[in-house]
Parts: sequence; structure tokens; C-alpha cells
Amino acid sequence: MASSNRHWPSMFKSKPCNAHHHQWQHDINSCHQKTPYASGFEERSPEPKPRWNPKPEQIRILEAIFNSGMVNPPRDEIRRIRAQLQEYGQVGDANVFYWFQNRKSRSKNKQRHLQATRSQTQPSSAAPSPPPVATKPTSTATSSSSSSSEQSTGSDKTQLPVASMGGALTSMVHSAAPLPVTSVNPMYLHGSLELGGESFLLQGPQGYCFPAAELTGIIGVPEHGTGVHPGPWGDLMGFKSGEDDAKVTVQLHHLYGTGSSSAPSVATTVTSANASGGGGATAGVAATAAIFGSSIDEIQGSGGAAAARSTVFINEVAFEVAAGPVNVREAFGHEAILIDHSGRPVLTDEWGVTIHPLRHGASYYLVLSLSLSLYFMLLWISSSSSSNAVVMQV
Amino acid sequence: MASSNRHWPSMFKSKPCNAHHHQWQHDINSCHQKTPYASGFEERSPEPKPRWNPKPEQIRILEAIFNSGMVNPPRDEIRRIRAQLQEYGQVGDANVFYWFQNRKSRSKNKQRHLQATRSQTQPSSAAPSPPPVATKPTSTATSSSSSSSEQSTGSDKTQLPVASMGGALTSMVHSAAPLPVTSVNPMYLHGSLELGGESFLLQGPQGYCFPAAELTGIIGVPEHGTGVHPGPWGDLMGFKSGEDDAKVTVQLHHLYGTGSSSAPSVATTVTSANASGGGGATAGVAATAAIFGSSIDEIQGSGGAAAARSTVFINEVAFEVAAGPVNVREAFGHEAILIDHSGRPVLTDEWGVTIHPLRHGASYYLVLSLSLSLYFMLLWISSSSSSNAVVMQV
DNA sequence: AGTGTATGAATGAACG
DNA sequence: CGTTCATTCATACACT
Repeated sequence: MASSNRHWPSMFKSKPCNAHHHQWQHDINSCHQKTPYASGFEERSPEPKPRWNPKPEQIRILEAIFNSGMVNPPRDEIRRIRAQLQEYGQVGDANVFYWFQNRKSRSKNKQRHLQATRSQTQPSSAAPSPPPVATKPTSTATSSSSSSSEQSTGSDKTQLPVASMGGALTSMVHSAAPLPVTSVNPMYLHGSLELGGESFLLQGPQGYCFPAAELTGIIGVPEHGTGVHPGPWGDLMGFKSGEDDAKVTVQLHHLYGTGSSSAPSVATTVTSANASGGGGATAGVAATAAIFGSSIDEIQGSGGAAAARSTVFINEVAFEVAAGPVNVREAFGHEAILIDHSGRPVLTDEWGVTIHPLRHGASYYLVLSLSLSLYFMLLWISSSSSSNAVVMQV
Repeated sequence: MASSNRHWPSMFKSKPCNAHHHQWQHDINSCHQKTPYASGFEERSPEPKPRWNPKPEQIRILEAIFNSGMVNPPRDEIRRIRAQLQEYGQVGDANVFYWFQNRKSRSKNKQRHLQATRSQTQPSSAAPSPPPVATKPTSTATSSSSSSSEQSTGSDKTQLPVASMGGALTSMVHSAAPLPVTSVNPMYLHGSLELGGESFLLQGPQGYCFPAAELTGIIGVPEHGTGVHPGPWGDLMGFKSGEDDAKVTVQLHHLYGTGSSSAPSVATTVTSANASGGGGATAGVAATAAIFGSSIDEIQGSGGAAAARSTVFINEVAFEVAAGPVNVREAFGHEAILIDHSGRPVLTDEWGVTIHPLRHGASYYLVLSLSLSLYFMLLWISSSSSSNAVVMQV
């Protein structure tokens, strides 16, 4: 084949000649590679092409961006990202491009595989019915609007709001108040998060200060894993449609007490300035409860399947789950972890499927959003530690 | 016009080998196509259509044509070309068509990035020369090796502070000028965070926003999302410490005996100082970690030892850990769980020792006590969930 | 030695 | 045409 990189990645080929791993310390200078082909002369001697080795910081950034919903950043966005990454080491647009490309692709078929695997492992008499998600994702109903490209992953997942399980926390996200911002960045959410009143007054002259990701984190949206459904959130979060500037208000209603079954019916309301009910419906999620909804069916084996089931308590709420291994991740999201009564996490395989089935009658606790927990912890700490009065609006 | 090649692809869907199956490419260099189904007609298979794999000779020809200026050959031309190529292997018009399309597109991108790259390198000594890098594709010249001028800021930071682990959390806040938008400039936190004082009143003079990222970062909350910001963490994380304005220290004392029942007595201490703690200043070892102000040392192993070590990020803070399994429990406590970037818990044995070593460069988040987190969450929620405004007196 | 997995890079094929 | 998807290739690193 004609030489190697004749296209894209030629932007700067003489860049990261740094050889081996990156030890947070190595530098990228000194591009002397030992020229492997010392004597061997080849017409297309493929430059040793030291493949870009993203540094931890860079990975984190990329990961973060990806998780924030920007799974396939447009060109200019890539450029920006690259610039950002460059602070930590040489990197080219192509690298970023490839990274996202691969990341998305892989996380996608990983899931696909996951699903496939699951269906195999649990044939559960589901012979004729592949009711839920079509195995054939080919044509997902994409509703992507042009503009800043947004992955349309949207619908193909099993993530309906279903809400209303007894949960604990409900978050209502409702966007409104269309500020006339400029925001060229489709992904920066601009607005104010009124979580507890004034706790966070995130408002900048230029928006820009509240990446969707944050929001999701704060709200407790569990998604965040390897390319889960970045789409929905992204869209929800606002940066999708031309309306990047939405005001997001989160309201937490809640119940206290580890009230078990009391399970106050949660309410998820999504109001979008843009209206657009469509995918927006997926909104609410966030709360534990809502999340349950989505997959419980799955777990339960949904209809027909007369599979064995167990009743377990998750966060004090009873659930019926398949007697066998359950896919925690699918059920509760990527950040979800079930903790057993002794405080140990329920082990799962790489797909989030528990290695052991849940014990019938046992109690588990679900941690979905680490961020959320910590966030609250912090909130509490801050408020409680102050001797002053804190006015919180809820 | 004339380029109504609109339906080309569809025209020759499975064009290549009309007659029989592909038996092409046998001797291509390293061509190992598993040939899915070599047998007869299987309607079942989705679409084993093996993608055309141009042989070197073919590529050469194509390349030549392309370089000769014919970047967008008309239909009949394509046919001709195909005929020519066919001497070396089966190929369809569509293949040729696609090839040119891709070739053109990609070479264009390449160029675009080439120039973009040099246009925005660094404000200083801005390279004013938009190198005449061939307007002509001349793929051969792909490596004009101009490059190398990528670096920005003359030096690369390429590294984090590798927290030395304190037991507390410290964060440096410092202000900066308000930059309008985008721009790779890191946004500094503006204002002071008085954690122990009055809640979070974070807002800068000019409506500076306080990206959640900052906060989370400071606190150590795994702000898994975001990343959109230029420097938030990085700068916050420590290096870059020009001068700190405030230092916030949070100390959580507590107990934890597995079980949320035991109300953790938390003590928050905020220390405002100016001391610029050299490298140790790294922001938060995360509240979480802070809580167990214990032993990262453990993990860190001995200092400069040349032992195998990996750098991992725990709650955004870099740590050096042994290359092998790590005892998470010992390091962070009994209820500690490390979560990997995908949201999955790091598996550990019964002693809390990770089954697999932590991945170098990977990010992990630490969940200490689920119960604790939830506890706080509930605490906060319950305290704030009163009607509208609640005055919290603590 | 090898084998498997993770992932950067490349590119054919399509979509809109 | 610009983008995106799907495969495939190649290499780095981990586990046996």
C-alpha cells in the first residue's frame, strides 16, 4: 500500500516521538527515534510512527467530554479539544478525531455485544420475541438535528422514564428562559442551576461555565460510563438544539427518612423551552427511581418469562429480579454499584452483570452517582458546619 | 453538475464480483480475510460483503490518477479506471468512486488541519507563515515534516502534581481576568469558597461563574463530566499555583463502622491561609480520601524507589501506586470502593486487594462509604426539603 | 518464547 | 461534500 499515512494524520507527524509510556513526567521533546530501519531502505518506510499515547490527563479530559455527551465532536470542536489537550502533551487533531471515533464505536458495539450476550445467556424462552430493543440497530431513529451534531443515540436504548418507583430523590429538570446567549459551543450549558436556592449560582457573562457534564453530575444523572447513552442526556441537557442556553432548575423533592416503601411518588417533569417532547421524555431519569423503571423490566425478565425471580431490596425498596445474574449497569446505569449489607460492592463482570445472583430477600444499596452523593455530602457539610443560617430554597 | 453520482453507491451495491464470490486477493501482503462465508448463497447472512481491499498496484494507479489532477473523475472515467484496475484484481465502479471521494475528502481535511494547526499555535511568536504546503495533493509529500511547531507555551506541563496526599483537602483559589469565551485559557475560580463559613456563595464580581467543575474539583467530587473547561482541574489541582488566595481545608473526622446507622460525627474545619504549599497543595484528595486521611503512602509505596509503579488518578488526583494489586481497603478504609472510569467498581478480593492492578493512567473514583454518602445526602435533603425556604441553623 | 485484550490509526462504505 | 459507521491493521501491555 502506498505509504502509510497519507491522509489525515499527517498534520504533524514529527510530534510525539516520545517513545514509551507516559510517565507523567516524560517530555515530548527529543524526537530521536532510533530509526528502526537503519539500513533497510524502503520506499515506504513507514515511519515508526509512534502512535500517540494519550496521557492520563488527556484521557480524562477526553473521557469527560465524551461522557458529557459529546460523542462525536464536530471539527471545530475537535480543534478546541485538541488545544486543550495540548497543554498536557503534544497531540493532533487527528488523534482527537480518532479517539472519539474509536471511543464511540467501541463503546457502542460493546454494548451491542453486551446485549447480545445477555440475550444468549438468558434465552429465557424468549424465542419469538425480541420485543425490546431491536438487535438491529442499524437505523436508529435518529432525530438529530443538524447543527452541532449530536449523537442521536437517543432512542434505541431501554431507558424510558417510567419513573415512579419509590426512590428517594427526584430531580426535575426543566429548562426554560431562553437567554440570548451566543454560545458557540453547543455543549456548554449556560444558565443557572438552582439547586438549593443559592447554593450554586452558576452564571457567567458568557455562560460557558456550566458544562452539561457538570449538570448531569450534580443532578445525579448516573450516566457517564463508557459511552452509554450520551445522547439523551446531551440533548436533554440543552446543548443540543439551538437553545444552548436553557435555564435548568433542579428541584429536589424528597422524602426523608430512609423511608422504605413509603416511596413518595416521584414526579419528573421536564419542561423544555423548546418544547419538543420527543426524546425529552427521557429526562427525569436521574433519580434512582426513575432509573429503576427502565430496566426493571429487563431484570424482571419482563413479560412471559416465567423465569425464577428473587425479591431483593434495593435502597429499601423491594424489587423483583431475575434469579440469576443481573445486569446492574444496564439496570441502573454505569455509575451504579450495588452494595451488599456488609458494605461490599456486588461484583460484576465487565458488562456490569453480577457475578453472583442477588440473594433473595437481601438488602442492597445502590450507589449510582458518586458525584451526587458526594455533592450532597458536601452540601450538607457546608451548611451544617456553618454557624450561620443558610437559606435554602427548595 | 454532471456529478449526479447521487445513486452511485446504490447502483453497485455488491458490484465487485458479480459472477462469483470474491476469491480475490489471495496474495496480497498480509491479507487475511477470514472470508465469512465462502460457500454458496446464504440469504441469512446479513451482508458478508467483504470490503474491497485495493491492492498496491491498484492504489498506485489510483494515486497517480488522483495526483494528476483528476480528483473527481466523471462516471465514464471511473469506469475506465475500473477497467484498468481490474487487471490487478476485482473491483467495482463503486469502489473506485468511493475511493476518489474519500481520497479527496481526506486529503482536504488533512490540509485544512495542517494550516489550522499552524495558525493557532501560540500567541507568542505566532508563526505568520501559512506554509505554502502544497496546494497540490502530492500525497508523497505528505511528510513535509514541517511540523514540530506544535507545542504551545514553550513548555509542556505534561504533568500533574501527584499529590503527596495529605489528609486534608486544600484548594487554591485564585482569580483571573474575565475572559469572554472559549479560549483555551483556564478559568480560574474567582471568589472565595468558604466552606465552613456560609454555604457556597460563589460568584465573582463580574458575575463570574463558578463552574461546578471547580467546586467538585476542589472538593474532590468526581466530576466525571465536564472537561470542557480548559484548565479547571489542572490549575486547581495544584501546579500553576501562582499565589493562592485561600486555602480551604476540610477535615472530616469520623468513624465508620460499616453501617449508616452510626451517625458519623463530622467535623469540618476550614482553614484559610495563604501558605502556598509547594507541591502538596494539590487540591483535593477528595473529601473522600480526606476522610481517611490515611495512607496513600501505603499505596504510594516508598518514594523514589524504582519499583514498578503506575500513576493513577483517584478522584482527580494523581497517585503513584504499585504496579501490582493494591489494597484498597487498607488505603482507604473498609467501605472504600474504587470505581473505574467506566463506572465499574474495581474488583477486589476479600481483603480489599484489587484483583487486577490499577491501570496506569486510568482514573478511578473513590467511594468510601455508601452509607455515608447517602446519609449525607439524606441529611441535606431532609434539611432542605422543607417548604420554600428554610433556614438552616446548624 | 506466545496469546489475548485494549486501543491508536487507517480506510472502505455510506448516509444526509 | 462533509460526516459518520464499520472493519481492519498494528502495536503496547497484561496475563499464563
